Order: sequence, then C-alpha cells, then structure tokens
Amino acid sequence: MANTKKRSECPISNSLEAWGDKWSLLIIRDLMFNGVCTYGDFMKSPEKIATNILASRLLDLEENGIITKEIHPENRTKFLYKLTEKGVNLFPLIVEINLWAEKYYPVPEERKEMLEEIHRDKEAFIKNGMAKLKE
Amino acid sequence: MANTKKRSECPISNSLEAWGDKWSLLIIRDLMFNGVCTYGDFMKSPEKIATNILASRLLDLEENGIITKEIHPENRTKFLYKLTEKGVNLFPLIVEINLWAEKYYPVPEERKEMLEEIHRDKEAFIKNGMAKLKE
DNA sequence: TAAATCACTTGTATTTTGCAAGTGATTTTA
DNA sequence: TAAAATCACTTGCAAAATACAAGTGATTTA
Repeated sequence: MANTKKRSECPISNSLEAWGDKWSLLIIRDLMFNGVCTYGDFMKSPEKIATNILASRLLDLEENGIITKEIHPENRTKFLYKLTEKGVNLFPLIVEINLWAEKYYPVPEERKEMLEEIHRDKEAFIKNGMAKLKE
Repeated sequence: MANTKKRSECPISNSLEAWGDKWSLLIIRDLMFNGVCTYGDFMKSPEKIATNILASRLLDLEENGIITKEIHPENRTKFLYKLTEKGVNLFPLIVEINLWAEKYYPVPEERKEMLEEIHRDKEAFIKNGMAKLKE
C-alpha cells in the first residue's frame, strides 16, 4: 500500500492510496475515538486484525505522515502511536461516516452520546474534538 | 466483499464493509461527480479498474443497496447504474474527502471550481448536489 | 447478413490477507 | 541475579483477492 504509485491525479484516488482501506481507517478510528495508542491495544479491537497486517498498516500510515511512533514515556518496551495534524484533519470525514452509518445500522450504546452531541452542534463537536487531539 | 459478515457492531466498521474499499469509492465518485453511469464509462476512468473487479464491485454495491442497475433507455445493450438514496447520502462524506485531499495533494484544474464552490458555501453545495442526484 | 458494440465471464499468474508460531528486547518476579 | 512475563513485532505458509489477457453472448448498426 505504501509503495503504490499514483493511479491518477484525482484527489479522492490519492487520498484512498494513503488511508483508504478497511484496516487503516479502523486504526484511525481507534486513535480518534477510543483512546487506543499502542500495538497491544490495537490488537484488542473487536475486528481482530492480524499481527502482520497491523504492523504493515502502522508503517504505511507513518510513511504517509498520518501517524507518528514514539517510545512510551512510562514503559520503554511499548511504543506510542499518535495522529499527526494530517491525521487529525481526517476527523470531519470520520464524523460523516458515523452520521451515514447512523442511518443504516444500529448504533451501539457507547456511541449514542457522541451522536447526540454531533446532532446538537456538529461544528462545535468537530472543533473541540480536533483541538483535543492536537494537544 | 458482499458476503463478508459483520466483524463488529461498530458503525464505522459496518460502513466500511459496504463501501470501504478503493474501487467502490471510485465508482461512487464517478457516479457523483463525473456523470459516469455505464459499465463502459467506468472502464474509461484513469485508475484502470480490471473488468472482473468492476463487475464484482457493481454487484456488491447493488446488493448493499447503494446503487441500482436498469436498462439504458436509449440502448438496450447498455445498463444504467444510479446511486440510490443510500448512495447519495454518501455525498457529504465524499465532499470531506475532497476537502482533506485539497490540503495534501495538488488539485486538478477540473476540480478547482467545485472546491471554490464548496468553500463559498459548503451546506448549499451539499444540499444542491444531493438534490440533483436524487432527481 | 456481417461487423461492431457492450457488458460482462473465464483462466491464470501475482499479490495480499489471515492464521499460527516464533523472536528478541526490556522488565518484572522469585 | 536468574527466570518468567510482557510487548512489539517477524516469519512461514495456506487461502483469498486482484490484475491482466482473452474469450463469450446478446443486441444493434452498416
């Protein structure tokens, strides 16, 4: 994925080359909404990503400037993955996915409050959410 | 892709099962912005999708209720693919992809006007764009 | 009636994914 | 201080998905 050359000049196509596969977007979701930021935590997500795929996707996302990897301040055997600004800028997109999904799939209990908040004031939710991630 | 079972209850994961692969989103892009609606037209897109993959993705999207297939009114050898309401509702999402991409990739000449329009009044652009597609 | 158009399908090689079992660096436990 | 545990991966292999090239069969135009 990381070494695929541009298929076209289309902005959508180029974006999809960077993060447009299932696993990448689930990793981004975990970083954005679930406070997940270590390899072991990603592995615990319910979708059960394979270890080699996770390693490969983390590397791709890092090479594409969407996440960074640094040593965990509390445990030198762990690494801390974080969204870059480029990654955080995907926030509005992920919000739209949630809004679309709300129409066609049951909303799990733990996401209901978030969706209510979005409906109350989408702009504010996005602004605050992104600000928090950029801290 | 069509026959994959739910990996989890997550709205994002479920959405990605329906349209979250590169080719599906490029097909949706063509239907939304490029006035492309026949098999032969999809084949002409610059990303060069393979014929069997195109056939398989069109079927998946149809099974997922995102597009419909009908006989072309002017030529009975052709079929006309259209976005359903469910498909049209992906419009805001695709707009966000364009906005993100604008930050990180060069914008092709033919997309510049659209982006200007979005920046002038995003809500209006989305509302009008969706209304046109639902006609 | 023959050639062209259109939307696919089929066959096969290549690539990617998924699964299970390591590995090696640190870190805690005995 | 040696042994076990934790953590982030890598490796090997089978299965699935993709890419490419070459059909096929139903209309439709010449």
